[in-house]
Amino acid sequence: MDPLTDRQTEILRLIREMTEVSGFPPTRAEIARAMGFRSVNAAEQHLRALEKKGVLEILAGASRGLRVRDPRPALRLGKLMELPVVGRVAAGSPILAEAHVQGRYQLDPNLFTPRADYLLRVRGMSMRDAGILDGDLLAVHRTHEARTGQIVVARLADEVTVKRFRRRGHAVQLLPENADFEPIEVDLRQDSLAIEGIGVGVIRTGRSL
Amino acid sequence: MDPLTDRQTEILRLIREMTEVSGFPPTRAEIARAMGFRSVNAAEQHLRALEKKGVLEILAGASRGLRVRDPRPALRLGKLMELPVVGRVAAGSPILAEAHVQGRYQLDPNLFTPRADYLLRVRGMSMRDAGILDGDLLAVHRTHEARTGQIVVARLADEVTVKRFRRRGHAVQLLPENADFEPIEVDLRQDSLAIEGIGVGVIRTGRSL
DNA sequence: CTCCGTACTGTGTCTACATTCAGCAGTGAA
DNA sequence: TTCACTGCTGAATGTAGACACAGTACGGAG
Repeated sequence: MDPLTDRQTEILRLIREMTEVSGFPPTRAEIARAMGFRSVNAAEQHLRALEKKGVLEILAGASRGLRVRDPRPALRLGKLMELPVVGRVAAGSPILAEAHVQGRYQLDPNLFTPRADYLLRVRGMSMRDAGILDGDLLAVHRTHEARTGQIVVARLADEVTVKRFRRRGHAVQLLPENADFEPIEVDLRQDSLAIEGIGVGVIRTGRSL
Repeated sequence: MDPLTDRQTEILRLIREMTEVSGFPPTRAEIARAMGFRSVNAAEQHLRALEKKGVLEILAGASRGLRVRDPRPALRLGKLMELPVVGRVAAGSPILAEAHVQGRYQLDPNLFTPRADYLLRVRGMSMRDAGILDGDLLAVHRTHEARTGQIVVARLADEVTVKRFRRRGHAVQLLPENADFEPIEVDLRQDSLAIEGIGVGVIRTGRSL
């Protein structure tokens, strides 16, 4: 990686400091003001240079969309897993798209079997009687295979849903665990159904308790 | 300080999570999207409420100008907690007696608020409708104080039980969340009741799913 | 019954910000 | 001498985002 110039180092340090103090990264104008530039474009140019040298990430279109690439040692300390928390999944996009990741938690790998790959924040009460409430985190093991009786994360017509899986030949039922909701019937010969994973655990944090 | 509502707590946690992940606080629109609001103003109103309650700082005019007060010190520098899993508690002995410890799990400290001190393996279905099933692990924060509505770990006549707590003067009710079970009435003037802690979360591992 | 707080939808305005274009100057390499 | 790169000024443009106003609905306190 190209070494940074003195000026660039200064800018990078400034971004770090301002982020530390205010809680969020500075704007171009704020950088320019702090550095004494009379043109915001001076800041812009420096940011581009820092990005090209790989030490800064710029998120296009987002205000204050700066992220200092920290050569932080890999977070897979020891035998711990760091699981992403996936929130509302937009239609048509893959579940693990960065945009859906709301946070990350380190968990003990021994907690779930089989291994959990991510945590999905469950919306709605359709699985209430299975002890899965609105806002709960469902630990999901990524797989495309599911067996009858398992709790699955399924994608149906661009909607991601959590239900209990039952299969009989070509007929698949996605069963809610709440009498207020209707089972979903799927014919594999005509409807497209994608299994995104199976539920291997539940985590509920205080709020909904 | 006024206590936060469930929704407000959720928003606050979301802000923390999104800040953690992206490196900067979310915009009103991003909060609304993540929460499923169709109006950005819903987010705005929540932010105002959080500010009024003193847990959030809003910098007027600045995009993403949000700062969560009490930035939890919990940095992820390998500062993991190792929580003991407590099984059946024998009559008359302290909960955390070594004999009851069935195992230990490492967990992310950010997972529960307030801090979880141990995991209690729940027996029976008396809290079924609160989404706590037989075999679940209840994350417990050690305290002797409980407020109405909280889920408590209580010791009554040498029996440890998990119930929802309700207090009216000297009368305490320990309410099951399952119509098949009867509430327990306690008169603090004659009966001894020891609160061992409050439930701050639930973890369910595959088996009972 | 009214008032207040919570929890939203929906629309609109103004400006804070990102981003581009056009230049100028110095320095070191081919 | 031309080219590429650093390091700026200055102005312009489009939009991301803060924030105000107007409603609806519900539940609790006085």
